[in-house]
Amino acid sequence: MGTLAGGKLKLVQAALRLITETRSLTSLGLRELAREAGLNPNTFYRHFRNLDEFGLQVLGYIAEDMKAGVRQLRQMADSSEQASHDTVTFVYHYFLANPAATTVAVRELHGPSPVLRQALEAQLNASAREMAEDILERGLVPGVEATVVHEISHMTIRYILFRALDFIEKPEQRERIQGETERFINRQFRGALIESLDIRQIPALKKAAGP
Amino acid sequence: MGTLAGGKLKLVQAALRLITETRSLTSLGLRELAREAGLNPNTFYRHFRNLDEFGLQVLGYIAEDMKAGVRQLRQMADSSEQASHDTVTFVYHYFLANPAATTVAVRELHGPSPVLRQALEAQLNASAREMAEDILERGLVPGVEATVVHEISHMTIRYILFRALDFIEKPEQRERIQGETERFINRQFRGALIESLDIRQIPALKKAAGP
DNA sequence: TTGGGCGGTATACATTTGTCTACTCGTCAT
DNA sequence: ATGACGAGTAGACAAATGTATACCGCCCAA
Repeated sequence: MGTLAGGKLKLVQAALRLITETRSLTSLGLRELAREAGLNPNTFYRHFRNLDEFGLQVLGYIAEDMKAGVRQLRQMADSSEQASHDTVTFVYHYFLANPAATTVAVRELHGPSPVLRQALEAQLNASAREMAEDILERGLVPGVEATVVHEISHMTIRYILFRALDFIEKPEQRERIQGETERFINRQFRGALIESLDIRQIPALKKAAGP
Repeated sequence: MGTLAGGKLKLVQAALRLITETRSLTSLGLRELAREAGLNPNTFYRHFRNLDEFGLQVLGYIAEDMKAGVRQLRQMADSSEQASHDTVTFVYHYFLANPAATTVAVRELHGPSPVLRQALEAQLNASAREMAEDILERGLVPGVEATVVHEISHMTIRYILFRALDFIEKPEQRERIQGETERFINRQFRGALIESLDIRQIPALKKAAGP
């Protein structure tokens, strides 16, 4: 993948390994990294100017990886008609298969480094847009406006990522988390559907609709 | 406010100050802390055994603070009938007034320390339960089962916290974030309302309901 | 054959960190 | 008046960190 090879690759992999256990990307030390990679500390400087640049490159590495996952999802979705159940299943399986990348993303999305935060934000927005366009193209929610679909996709992507850590770390809760996520998505779209209708057509919903 | 006074208070305040700027609670150093507090590094040991214990105490301090906020919200809600709009407005204003506590909560909820994560999780669950019971007692969503109300409250609390950092740091987006949050909540409950009904009663929704 | 990058190593250094022991000083109970 | 004690300080120490300089071997181009 990309131009990652030799010592550079070893360092990135070491970072992912460390992060999955207990650490956060921004808190990694140069020597700690080299130690885990089985390299001399100074080798780090052959590949990265400093730790900030290293963090950004790791993030790029992860982004590339995730994009591949999303592309794969898209192919699946085109091959057969997918309900939210299958999509959620796929995404969580992806998280499970890439725990390091997932953990980094979750940690740094709200982490202390503005640079990394912004980079991740952009990546998530891209994924959300892709998801929304997919939904729109396939006409999965006919009654809902495009802007609303985008908004819900935006929320959904974040919600899923939000729960990814628990999903990875607590195997006994996986079924429950997945179920909740599906209900989350369904409720969002169904709720949006109601918004777009004239409430008076549906007597049973009147009192819950508010002004 | 608890038994916080003197040097102990100074250290906690120093931590909050540092965290709001760039750092994360788990990454704070003992000496850095004492420096910011204007104290000798060793004074730290007069109040805390080590940095882990310090983190927990800070978290407790914050939890106490947040509970006060929730209590205040409850009083408001009892005094006049509140829609989701007012509630969301209040919560975000609380975040704005307590940026340090909010930042800590968001950062450590997915941070590297399992102990802090678990403590925060418990705190959030308590708030979610409180919110759900409030909604149920006041009969705000008559058609929805209690367990579903709890589930949605759980999600809502997390969603709001999830967006709190952006709300604090990006003033120009505050209006948008608040609007999205309100729509989020409304869609969840309206979507849940549909779930609980027999779909066939509502022809317009048939195709979106799935099997 | 030579010479220069490139990736990797060794040594060294100043700085910072967590922690230990020992000292000081005010307050309060006896 | 004495002594214990809580809160703060001072100094020291080993360990770890980021970085700089210099050295080595390999491969490829000239």
